[in-house]
Amino acid sequence: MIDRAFFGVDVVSLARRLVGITLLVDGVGGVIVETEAYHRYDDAAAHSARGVTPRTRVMFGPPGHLYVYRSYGLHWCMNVVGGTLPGCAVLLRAIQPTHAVGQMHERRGKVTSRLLCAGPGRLTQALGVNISHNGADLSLPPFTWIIPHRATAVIAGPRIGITKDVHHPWRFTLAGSSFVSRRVG
DNA sequence: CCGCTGATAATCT
DNA sequence: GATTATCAGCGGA
Repeated sequence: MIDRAFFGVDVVSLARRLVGITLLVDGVGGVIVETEAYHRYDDAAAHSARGVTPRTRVMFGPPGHLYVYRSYGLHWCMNVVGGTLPGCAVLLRAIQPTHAVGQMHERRGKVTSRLLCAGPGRLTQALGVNISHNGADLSLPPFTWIIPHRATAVIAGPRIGITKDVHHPWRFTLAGSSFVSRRVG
């Protein structure tokens, strides 16, 4: 079981540290290869930027819980609530599939291996995450974390798909990975 | 490889 | 009524 304190560090540091860690949901998942930090303070792109609403309630709760929201009316996106201030979270954008890959392909339909979990909406579909997981404690089942012993090479760059505060270099990718939604640069 | 477009609903103005 | 932390499918180069 992961230490609860793992999530209680500065949210940008947390986003960087999550890259390289393996996350499983009911035994299905893989290595996190792409994340983005949303900071709440001085970050207009964060859902929490205008305070607590029914949707963003979980973002203002304790670190180490899951924030799930619907994107563009079609997709689910999953975030790790964390950081040292309320309203911060890390969007999980891509993983390298390693565990129960066959089950992920069943859920995703006819797609190539590279696109199985490359993108926030694809990732949640492959892992079977939806609104029923909103607010869940990430240190308990069905979530499993496998933290590598070796350090991970991580590249930082600007976030994707937003229109406000686009300059912050708060997107992190695993160096050299072909399983990201888009390469930095 | 690249760019365009429609789908679809909660949230915000 | 407009915007949105997106994706798949299509056509063209």
